[in-house]
Amino acid sequence: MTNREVAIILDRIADILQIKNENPFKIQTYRKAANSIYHLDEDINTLKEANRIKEIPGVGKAVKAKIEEMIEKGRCEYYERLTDEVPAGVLEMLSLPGIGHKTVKTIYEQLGIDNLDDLLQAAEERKIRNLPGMGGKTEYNIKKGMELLRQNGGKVTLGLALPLAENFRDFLLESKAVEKASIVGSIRRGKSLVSDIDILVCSVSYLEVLQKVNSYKGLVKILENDPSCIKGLLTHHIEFEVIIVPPQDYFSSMVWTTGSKAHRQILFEDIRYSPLLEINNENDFYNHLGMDYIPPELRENCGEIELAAAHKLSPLLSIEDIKGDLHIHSNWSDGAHEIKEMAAAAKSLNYSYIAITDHSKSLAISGGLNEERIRTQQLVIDKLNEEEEDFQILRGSEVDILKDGSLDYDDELLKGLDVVIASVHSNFKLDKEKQSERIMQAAKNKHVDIIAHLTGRLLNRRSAYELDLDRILETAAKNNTILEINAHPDRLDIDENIARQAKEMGIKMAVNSDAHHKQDLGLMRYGVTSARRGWLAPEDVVNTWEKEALFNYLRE
DNA sequence: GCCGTTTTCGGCCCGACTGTTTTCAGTCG
Repeated sequence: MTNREVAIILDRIADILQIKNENPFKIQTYRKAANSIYHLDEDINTLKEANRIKEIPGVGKAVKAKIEEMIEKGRCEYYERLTDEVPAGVLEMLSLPGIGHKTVKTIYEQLGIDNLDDLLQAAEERKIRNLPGMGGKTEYNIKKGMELLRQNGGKVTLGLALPLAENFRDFLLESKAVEKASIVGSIRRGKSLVSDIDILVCSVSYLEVLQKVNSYKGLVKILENDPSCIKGLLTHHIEFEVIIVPPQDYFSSMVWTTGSKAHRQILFEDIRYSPLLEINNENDFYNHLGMDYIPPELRENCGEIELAAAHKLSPLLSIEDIKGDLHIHSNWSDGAHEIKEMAAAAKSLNYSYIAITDHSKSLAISGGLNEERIRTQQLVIDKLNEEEEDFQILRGSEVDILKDGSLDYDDELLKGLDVVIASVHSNFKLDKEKQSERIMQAAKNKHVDIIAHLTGRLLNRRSAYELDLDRILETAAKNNTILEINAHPDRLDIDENIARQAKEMGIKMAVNSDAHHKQDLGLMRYGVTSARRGWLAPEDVVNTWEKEALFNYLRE
């Protein structure tokens, strides 16, 4: 079992206990353990072999026994007993915004509803409003939530699919029969939500590839197969396709299987009149058509083909361009590590600066810092900086934008910070006008440098709030406010379309990890991918800049 | 269920908003 799979089961146990109205602290324990394991640096199987499970923070005797059982037997009896009481379909209802554990419990117990489809039907038939504590709004939340889920049609986030795809690809490459293998399809284009994993395999032996696929531990079942393609299902309910081609077709197939339908149709229409001879990479393919190479993230037929033909595609941001991370939490608020540890992790990525941006006082549950604490934190950072030579920690804050658009600290305090990130963490349901005004007011504050996760969307969980984006972007442009591309794969906020629009308006952006754990610094790559889909160049992104240039910009 | 101790139990988990209520339970960050 992988770390992720163990963490998911512990989290589901917590969900079921919550529905069963168990001791909140017990529930918290399971959540904490799940979170620890999710963020573990080491493989849980290796830890078990070394008898070190107990070292995981938040794991005691009882949880340790369950983890060991999962690793040894691939199952957990306690969890199975719980799922008998509360079926998986009931847990799925929790993904609907505004529908929590108590509501789900009542619906399950009183109406016997144990899946999303029946729930939607009950809402449409107005049966939910008769239940205690529920009304028309609850039914509206259910219908609205189902709309969001259906919209994405069972797609999963890139953050879930990409690591699985990489693992699967690397496994296939172990086979002698597999000469080359690449992730293709929408994952390679870097879409934030994807429907399946596509792997292109170069091989002359279909049977050996099939055998290899069959021995993959993440395989649930093979759905169909023929000599050119193996389709099946992996864990986490993700479908896959392994497309098998001979060596001479490999690179043209990469182009074919990576591009969106619209992109590839145009290219291959051209190829019909201009037969391919020998090509050794994708670059050759595009050159053969008289075009420059088109990066996978752009292959959507959004103007890239014309520009590539005119040799006018500009270079895109790449992960190597990133020189620092401007949105990082420490254990002063809800982060897992000390400032020093986050700095060390950032240095190992060759960053030359980071900003520590813990939450402000209103976000009490996240341990938001009051004025006294943040002032103390600044002194601590100053002290740490004295020991640094080619690295600098910026004194920052992720300050809450309050309901009325004012900020959670006064101007005097904000003035003393190196980086001020402003963001919304409450009152998501204000109307468009009020919500937009609120954010614009923050963007206009001369001490605010960056607006973080502007639209508040959580992929597959919560829609963006109602916003007048045009007016907000105008305000940002006018006030030199930087917009964040939050790299967390559940957010990717702002998205590629807004980023592209912002670039055209001359707005600068920052790609930030929003790390709460040192491992989260690695989420940067998702943000970079999203920025590339928004056609951003290195100069559009302030944390590719040299330290001095960035600091000057922030000071202005 | 975990943790830490003035060590085997008591503390851990805050606060605003929302919707359904008529004083409050549920949700969420």
